[in-house]
Amino acid sequence: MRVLKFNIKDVAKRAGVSISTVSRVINDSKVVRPETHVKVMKAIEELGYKPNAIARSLKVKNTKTIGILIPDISYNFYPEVVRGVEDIANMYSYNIFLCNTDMEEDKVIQYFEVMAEKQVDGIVFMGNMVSEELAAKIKLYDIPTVLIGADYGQLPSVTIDHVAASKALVNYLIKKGHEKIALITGKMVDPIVGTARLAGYKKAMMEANLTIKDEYIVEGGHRYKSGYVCAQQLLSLEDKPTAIFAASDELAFGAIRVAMENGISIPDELAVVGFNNIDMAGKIFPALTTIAQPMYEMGAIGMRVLTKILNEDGPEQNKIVLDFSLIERETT
Amino acid sequence: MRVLKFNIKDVAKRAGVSISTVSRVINDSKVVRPETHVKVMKAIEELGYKPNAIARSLKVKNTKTIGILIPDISYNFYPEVVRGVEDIANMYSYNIFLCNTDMEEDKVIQYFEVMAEKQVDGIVFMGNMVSEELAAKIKLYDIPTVLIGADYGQLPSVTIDHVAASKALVNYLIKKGHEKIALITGKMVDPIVGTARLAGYKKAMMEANLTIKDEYIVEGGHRYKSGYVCAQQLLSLEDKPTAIFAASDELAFGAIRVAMENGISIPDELAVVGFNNIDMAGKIFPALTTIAQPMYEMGAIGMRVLTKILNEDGPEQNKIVLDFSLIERETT
DNA sequence: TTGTAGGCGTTATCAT
DNA sequence: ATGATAACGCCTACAA
Repeated sequence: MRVLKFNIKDVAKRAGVSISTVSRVINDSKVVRPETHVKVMKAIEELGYKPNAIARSLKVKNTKTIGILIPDISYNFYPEVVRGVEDIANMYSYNIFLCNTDMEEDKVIQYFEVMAEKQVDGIVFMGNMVSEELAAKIKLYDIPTVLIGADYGQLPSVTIDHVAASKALVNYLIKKGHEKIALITGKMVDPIVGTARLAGYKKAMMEANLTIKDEYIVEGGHRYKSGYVCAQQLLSLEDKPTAIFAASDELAFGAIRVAMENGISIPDELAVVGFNNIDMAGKIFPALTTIAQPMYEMGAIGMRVLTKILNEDGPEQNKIVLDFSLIERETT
Repeated sequence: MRVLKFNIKDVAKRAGVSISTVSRVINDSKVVRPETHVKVMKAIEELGYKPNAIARSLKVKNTKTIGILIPDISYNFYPEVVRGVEDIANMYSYNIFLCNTDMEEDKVIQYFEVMAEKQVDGIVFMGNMVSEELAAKIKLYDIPTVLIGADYGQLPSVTIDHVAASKALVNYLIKKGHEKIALITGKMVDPIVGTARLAGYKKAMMEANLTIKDEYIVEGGHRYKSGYVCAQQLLSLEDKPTAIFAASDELAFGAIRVAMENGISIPDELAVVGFNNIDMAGKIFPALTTIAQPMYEMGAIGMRVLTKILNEDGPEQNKIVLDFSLIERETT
C-alpha cells in the first residue's frame, strides 16, 4: 500500500486548525463555520489529501465492503448476477470482493474466513448448496449473508422456483404435442441443475400421464461437451425423443450441434429447450427456447436485501422467490 | 462490520501472556517457546479468534487487496480475464475489488479514487484507452498499476498486437481466395476494436493489392444487434462481399444470423470471421473462425506482473505482448 | 464553533 | 523468550 502522502494531521497543520475540525469537514458535519470550511478545503485541495478508509474503518467498525462468493465468474451464468450485485452495491457506496470458489467446499470456507478477517460488512453467496459447515460459520461469525440461487435454513435468499420452472417448460413441450421428451440433467449431486430439474420434469410427465422412460433421462454435467455427448446418446436410441430438455443453455447448445451435424432439423424433427437464458441463447441460430432466470435482478435484489439488513431496516421479507419466464424462440 | 467477538487482548488474557506474544504466534515468529505457542493456540481455538485484517493493514501499510477496473463484467470478453487475475491474486493471498466502469471516464476516475482511499496495494486496469486524467492520477497517487489490453506511456501492460492480428486474419481470408472482404468495425472512437482492426484490415488489403471499397467498411458497435444491422447493410449491396470480418465475435454472431435467415450458406457463399474467441465461439453452429486472444493468460500474466512490482522484484520486462492465434473453424 | 485526548486492533521497538 | 508501549490515521466524546 503506497501511503497517500498526507494525512489528516498534515491538513490540519496547513489549514491552521485541529484535526477534529478537518475530520468534521471531511464528514461534513454542519457545525463548522463556513470560513473554516473553506480554509480546510483549500488545504485538502493543495495537498491532494484523501482520507484513509482503512483507518476510518478501524474506528467506525464498518468497511463499506462486501464479499461475493460465486462458483466461477467465467461460467456464463454468473457475470450478469455479479453485475446486478455490483450496481446496487456501488449505489450504496459498497465495493465488492470477488471470490471464485469453484464450488469446492475448502475454497468456500477459506474465502469466507478471509472475508471475515477483512471485516466485510456482508456477504453474498452463490453456489447450489450451502454446507453445514458454511452455515455454521455464518452463524458463528454473525456476518450478514444473503444467498442467491440457493436456499438454506433461516438465511435470507433470493431464488426462483426451479421445480416449477422445470415443470412449466415440460408442460409447454407437452402442449406442443411432444410425448417423447428426453432430459439432460445436471450432475445429480447438484440440487438445482440436477435434482430440481428432474423433479419438475417428472411432475409434468406424470400429471400428463406420460410414461417416464429411463433411457430418456441422462445425467450430464454443466458444460457444452457433456450436452453434446448426452444428446448423441439420446439420438442414437431406437425410439428417438422428439424433444430434448437440457438443464442449462450450454448443455442445450451441445444438443443443438448434434442435431445440426446429423441433419436433424430443429424444431421440425427435434425440439430443444434450455434453461437460464444466458446472453447468447437468443443470439445463436436457431435461437433457443428457454426459461429465463432474472439473473441481473437476482443479483440486484440480493444486494438490496443485504443493504436493508445492514441498515437494520426492519425485519423484511427475507426469502424472496422471483418469477421466471418462458422465452419461446426458434428451437421449439 | 460485525465485530469478530474477540481481539488479541482477549486471547492474551486467556492464555496468560502479553499481546505481543500472541501477535508473535499469529505471525509465527520463531522466537516463541513451544509451550507458550501451544498455550496461545489453545486460547485462539477456544475463543474462535480471527485477527482483524483492517487493524493489521493500518499498521503494516498494505492491505493484500487489489482493485480491478473493467468496463463490464457481463460483457463476454472480461469474465475470463478477471478469472485469470483472481486466480493469481489468490495464489499470492490478494483479494480483488471488482469495479465496472462501463468505459465512462467519470466512473473510472471515481473508482480509482475509491480504490486509493481503500488503500489497495495495486490496480489492474482494463479499458480500451487510458485518459490523460487517469494517467495523471496513477502517477499522482503512485499506485502500482498494470494495464491489460490497452497500453499507455511508461505503464506496465499486457496486450496483443491488434493490428497484426487483424491483418493476419484478413490475410488468411485472402489466401482462402476472397477478394471482396467486408469489415464491420467497432466504434471508431475505440482505438482497439475500432481503429486497430481497421488498420490491420487496410494493411492486408493494400499489401495484397486489393481495392478497399468504402461501402465494405461499416462502423458497428460491440453488440450483436449492431452486427446484425451492419451485415444486413453489407448483404444488400449490389456487389456483395464474399467474406465478412466482424471486429468481435458477438458482432460476427449477428452477421451469421443474417446469413442464416436469408439462406446464404456459410462458408460456401459467405465466410464470416470474428475476433476474441469467446467461450461460445466454438459452441455455436457453424463454429466461428476467429482470432483467439489469450484472455485468461492476459489476466493471469497481468496480475503476475503486478505481484512482481509489489514485491519489488527487479525492473522486469513491463511491456508484455502476448501471441494471438488464428482458430480455424467452420465459418470459413 | 473548535480543540484535546483516548481508543479502534494490530505490529514493532525497546527493555527486561 | 516475553512484556510494555508507542505508533498507524482516523473519529468522537468531552471540554473549552
